[in-house]
Amino acid sequence: MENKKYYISTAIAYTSGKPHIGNTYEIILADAIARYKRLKGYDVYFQTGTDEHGEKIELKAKAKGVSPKEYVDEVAAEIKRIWDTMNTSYDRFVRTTDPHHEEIVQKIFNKMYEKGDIYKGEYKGLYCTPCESFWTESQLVDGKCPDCGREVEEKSEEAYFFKLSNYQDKLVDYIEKHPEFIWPESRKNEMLNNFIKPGLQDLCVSRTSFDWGIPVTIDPKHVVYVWLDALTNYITNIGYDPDGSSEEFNKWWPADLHLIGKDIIRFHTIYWPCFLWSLDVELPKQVFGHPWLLTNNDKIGKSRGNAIYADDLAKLFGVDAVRYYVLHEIPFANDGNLTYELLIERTNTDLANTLGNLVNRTISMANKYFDGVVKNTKVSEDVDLSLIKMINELDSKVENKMDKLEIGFALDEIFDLLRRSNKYIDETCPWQLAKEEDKKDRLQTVLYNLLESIRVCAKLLYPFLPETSDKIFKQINISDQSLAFNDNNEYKDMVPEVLFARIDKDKKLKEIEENS
RNA sequence: CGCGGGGUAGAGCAGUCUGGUAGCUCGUCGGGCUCAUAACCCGGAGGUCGCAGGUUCAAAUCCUGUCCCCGCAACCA
Repeated sequence: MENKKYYISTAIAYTSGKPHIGNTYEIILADAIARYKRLKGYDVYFQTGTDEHGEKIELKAKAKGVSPKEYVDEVAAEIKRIWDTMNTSYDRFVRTTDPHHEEIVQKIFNKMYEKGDIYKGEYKGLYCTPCESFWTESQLVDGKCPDCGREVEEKSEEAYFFKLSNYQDKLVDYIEKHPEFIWPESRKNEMLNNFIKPGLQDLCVSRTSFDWGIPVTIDPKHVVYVWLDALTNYITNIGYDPDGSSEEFNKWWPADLHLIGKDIIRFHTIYWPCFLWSLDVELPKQVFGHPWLLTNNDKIGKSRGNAIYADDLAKLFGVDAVRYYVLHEIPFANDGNLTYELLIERTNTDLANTLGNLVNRTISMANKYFDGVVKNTKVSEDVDLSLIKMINELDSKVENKMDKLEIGFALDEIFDLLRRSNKYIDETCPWQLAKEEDKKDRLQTVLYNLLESIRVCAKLLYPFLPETSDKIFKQINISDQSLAFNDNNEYKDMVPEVLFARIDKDKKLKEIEENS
């Protein structure tokens, strides 16, 4: 029987510069979900990539004295390198400068034009001549250009527009009938009340004021503008073609989840559905606008001078510590906060103390008392029941949280069991059992229960901390991958190694201070 | 009166839909234990649940008003 499929995507990252930890959070989150679905037997397709066109890129490249293509090649490579550093298991890294994507976007444009959803009009805006940029009223700072502070003037240029108004009623109806489409739910109301119901303005989908974009074939002085180019990445790269799509497309589409930042929900839940309807293509099942990661409770940004990068953090603390932090601290709906202090505290208490130390002390005892060979001697006491019950319930508890995309709470479930396991050691006092020869079988059962708890936790930790999960399995030296308490395992030749070293906070902060 | 989110112990959060002894993680204080990474386990202190009214036998939870913080406000990725 064929497995159920699961298509998850992140937003494509804009190649205007190196992505900070807030941007990187998204790919880590998507990776955790993708790995989890694979663990659960789904056939997963996980897509990420880069958005590489636009005026801003053209200007940045010019300033650097390179061609736009050279510029985006470099940035895209860096983004990919960071995604790889963070150990993310994407299946395909797509780029909007890929010739195949460009060709299909051109076809899409023409199809929409023929259908009457795209028409030629005039783009009016406030223009800053030195910056060569259009701005909206609300973007202006004191009525002046937000980039250079100079006066702006009303200017217009010829442009093609997509007629969003054609789909307005359909969109309202769809969103109201599919409450799971925009997630979390609060965003749904925001979109309906703020944008859709007041009336949709048609969307500008071409520009003539710059060149770095996909040329419009029916009118070559135009290039395709932003969202029609960017959003379509979700279908062009899996074989969508207006003239007939591939098997691959039919297999994966509609996407199960578009994971995006809350700042671009509007584009994914208003423009994107209308584009797809225009092409007679089904809508993705769900769009999740995740919260942001803040540093010191402030928005992250280069201009603010507080940018923190994932690869730097990984060097300082290790990949899994960073993954754990961002996945755990951004529970679901609210923005999360990142500081070095908090990251160190979390790493020490959860990863080093609760998890690492539990694994370490358990294996040490097994080696000390039984030369590392532990089987289930089944000399049980009442206290074992609650532990084993928790082990057997963990799988479904984690699943409940994951189904709601509450990743931080899913991790909490696992750590609850790890904490319970530490408590179990105190309740059973293995070191006392070890002193009495006739308690050896009881002692072995206790250690067996602990090892099973560790095994199941390690397995379920895999989507979040893949490297750590592998290390634990190596240490406890077992192949059983089941997610429930198993009576018939035999543990032997286990080697305890420190999973996460405790971090000396003051020392580490000083080190960071000196290197910055 | 533009829209939305939030204000609960020193910090970070849950609980609010379906009113009924205010909970979790961290920190702090005290105790226990010694297998382990000064770790682990137990207990204590610490909160007028932003403020003011109202409904109710009972409100963090429902209603009204009010103050403060943060996003969004359309073609900027």
